[in-house]
Amino acid sequence: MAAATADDLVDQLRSRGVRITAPRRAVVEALVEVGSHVTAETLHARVQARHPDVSHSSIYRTLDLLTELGIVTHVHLGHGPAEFHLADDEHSHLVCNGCGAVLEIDCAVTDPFARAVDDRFGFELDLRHFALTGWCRRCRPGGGSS
Amino acid sequence: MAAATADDLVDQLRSRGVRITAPRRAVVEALVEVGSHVTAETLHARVQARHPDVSHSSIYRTLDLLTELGIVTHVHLGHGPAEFHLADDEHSHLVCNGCGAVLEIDCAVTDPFARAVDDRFGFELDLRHFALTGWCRRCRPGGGSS
DNA sequence: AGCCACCTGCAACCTGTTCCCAACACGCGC
DNA sequence: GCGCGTGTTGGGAACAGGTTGCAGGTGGCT
Repeated sequence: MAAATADDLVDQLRSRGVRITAPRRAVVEALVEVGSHVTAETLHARVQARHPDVSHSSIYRTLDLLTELGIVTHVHLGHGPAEFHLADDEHSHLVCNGCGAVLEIDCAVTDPFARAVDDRFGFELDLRHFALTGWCRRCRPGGGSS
Repeated sequence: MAAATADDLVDQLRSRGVRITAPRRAVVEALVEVGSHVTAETLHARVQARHPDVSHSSIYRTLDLLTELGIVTHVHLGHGPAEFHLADDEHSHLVCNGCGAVLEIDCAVTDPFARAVDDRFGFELDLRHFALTGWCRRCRPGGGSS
């Protein structure tokens, strides 16, 4: 599944027996619009632009619901608030401690490491839920080409 | 440097021009005693056991100071509060999303991955500041021996 | 159209951390 | 040993992100 429209997702929700309300529809639409990760607060702002009455608890409750249904996941990019995104876009994140830049990296890079950890510790890594932090090319202490 | 005593560390602080106060000494002693990671709150409790007047702001301020001086670092083990520990004990952490178990892993396992990320993205990973989350042998969905 | 369970907005609450400020005490110089 | 100045402290309030309880509203089945 890729790049579902808001209507697709709403239909999917309805067919799973979820009651469709204005806040829920608005959250889904906003998530589809932004396309990448957003904080709950940003999402709230976007939703309120069109539906000023939607409260912040509804945002969180809807995000919770969508998370339970596997439609949404969230990732923690370092110290800030969680960032939510549609679950069809799975990758890990590198976050620079210096400038806050976020790089997305795909499984080809992380898989060998995940396998090594599994072999050694029987531990199944989930590298998507928390970002990996460090220093980007420009901010790293020694090497930078700055 | 390994397993410094509280007195060693206090001397080191003094020689660096840091004023030694009861709360600071108490925090250093508590950190040395626990030997591994502790949350600020736990540390506060331990310190208060002997020095009931030490406030939580002093705990945070002292931890900040020690962090600036490179004597202490903290790690985020998933969603909970930060865990502080003496900086001479460097390793990464695996935290199970299921049972919360924490495994410590050393650089031999993470280094090849860090190098791969560096080669591909010029990004210098710091895998010690945030734990890696996932599922331990017992909690992982499919495989478990349970 | 009517009903009822589910959902909503609001506001209070919670946890972890930082900030503010008047009072205090470390450690230097005597 | 003693005073002094400045850096530190305690206490509580503020803050940020997130969660929860409740009274009233609304989707969607009939």
